[in-house]
Amino acid sequence: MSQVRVRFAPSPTGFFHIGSARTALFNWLYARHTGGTFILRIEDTDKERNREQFLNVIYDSLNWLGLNWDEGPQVGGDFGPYRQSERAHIYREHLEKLHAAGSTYEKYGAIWFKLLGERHEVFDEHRKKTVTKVKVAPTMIEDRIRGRVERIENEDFVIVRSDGNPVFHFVNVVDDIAMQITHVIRGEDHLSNTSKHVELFKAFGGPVPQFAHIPLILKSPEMGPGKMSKRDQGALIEEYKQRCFLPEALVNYIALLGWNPGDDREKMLMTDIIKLFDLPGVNQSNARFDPKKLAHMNMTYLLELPAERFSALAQAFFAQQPNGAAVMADEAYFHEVMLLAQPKIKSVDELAAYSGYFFTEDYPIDDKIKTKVMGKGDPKARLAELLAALPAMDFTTDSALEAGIKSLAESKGLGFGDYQAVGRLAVTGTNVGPSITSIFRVLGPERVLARLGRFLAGV
RNA sequence: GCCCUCAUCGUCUAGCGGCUAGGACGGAUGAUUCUCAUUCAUCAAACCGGGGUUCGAUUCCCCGUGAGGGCGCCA
Repeated sequence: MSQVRVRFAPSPTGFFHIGSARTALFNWLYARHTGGTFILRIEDTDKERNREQFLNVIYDSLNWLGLNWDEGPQVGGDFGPYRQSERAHIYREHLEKLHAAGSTYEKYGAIWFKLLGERHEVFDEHRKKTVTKVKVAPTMIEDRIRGRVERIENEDFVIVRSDGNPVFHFVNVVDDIAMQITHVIRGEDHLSNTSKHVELFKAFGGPVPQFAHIPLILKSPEMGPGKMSKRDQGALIEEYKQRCFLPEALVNYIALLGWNPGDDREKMLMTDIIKLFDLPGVNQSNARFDPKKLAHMNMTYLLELPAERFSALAQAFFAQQPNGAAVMADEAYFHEVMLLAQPKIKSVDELAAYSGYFFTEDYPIDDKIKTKVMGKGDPKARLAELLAALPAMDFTTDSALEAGIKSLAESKGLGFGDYQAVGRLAVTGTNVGPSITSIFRVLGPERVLARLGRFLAGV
């Protein structure tokens, strides 16, 4: 049993972001890799912005991604409570220690952490105010990913607000000490804060944990500059869950954003990722999010999914659609259609558009395709021939239908394709989809003939 | 403005002093297929610039430049 203890410490102030998901993932992976403990801690000290409903977003997202926590809300543990809003007494005790050591003072009603050294006033052009600088030695940060980082922390900072609530820097360090955290794995946006944290750790006389600052996830070039933010398309885990992406595909993709197994493998089993993952293997440079590559990853997982699971996923998807109940009314039929769609789509949310014509007689006809298909040869004659020959054909298997259509084509001195394109257009309104024989078979002779007849009458 | 980090195809990346700079996504072309998608094959596509160090730099150092982050009584 390893002594490694890592934590993921989100704030319930917004939706669960893809960057947060990766931070959680890397912490979880490191815990699983080392046989350590993965702790979930809720940093809800900002009463203004926290909302109870966001807690469930955090829990649901982590669960959906498969990132189970060993200690934390809902599961408990020896170092609880795991919500900072319930740990006020612990912060008070630690504040006392700092008081006793003379490391604090009060100003403007807030409590400040006092750095050691000579003081002098300086006007800060950027912040447009006079600040007190302290002459200090540089703070050294030993980072498992960045190496040695040196930063000068030369201004006192607030640790308890004037309203009595402690701030992030303080509670974060206190909890890391109290929960015996050994490795702090977090986003690079915290790197500059780390000098504050190190000074606090030292003031408490405790051991300083190992730090590992992982690179950020930036927007894709089409989305513009900067890091992914909550507002960006595709930034929220909720969204992928709703679109019925496969969580294992999403996890696989984000694991590869800033980390790689050291060889060319991309689609990987979680057990292998756990085996291979380690902090020194994490990249130092920011990565841009690529929705296309994620879609590809999702497709490769979808292709391998057992039909039963695919069908279940499709059901979950249609359950949220307005016409879902109607679509799934005939369970066996629904299942047949899903079998045809599975090998053709990149994500489950394409199903509505991809399989629409199976579930309504009021399907749209693509005008561009229509012009193209109807402009070649004598499509109306082909349609009439299909209409005449189809009733005598065997609809039970694809091969029987194929044989039927081929013999029709042969008898006219034509090819299968002469019937395929126009038949597909009439019955589906488009030129994309499963094989025409599968469509005919699943739709059944009544529907197919009715559709062909109606289409022929309209052209 | 000050501080910190980073820098290989459009994107994710391999490379840890000597390579025709490799793979994947995306793109292009072709083959297969009843359409589409898949699959397969082929192609285009990169070491940010300048100085060093070295017999030799994509690789090590420095300076630029660029990208990103921080500078709250937010986390």
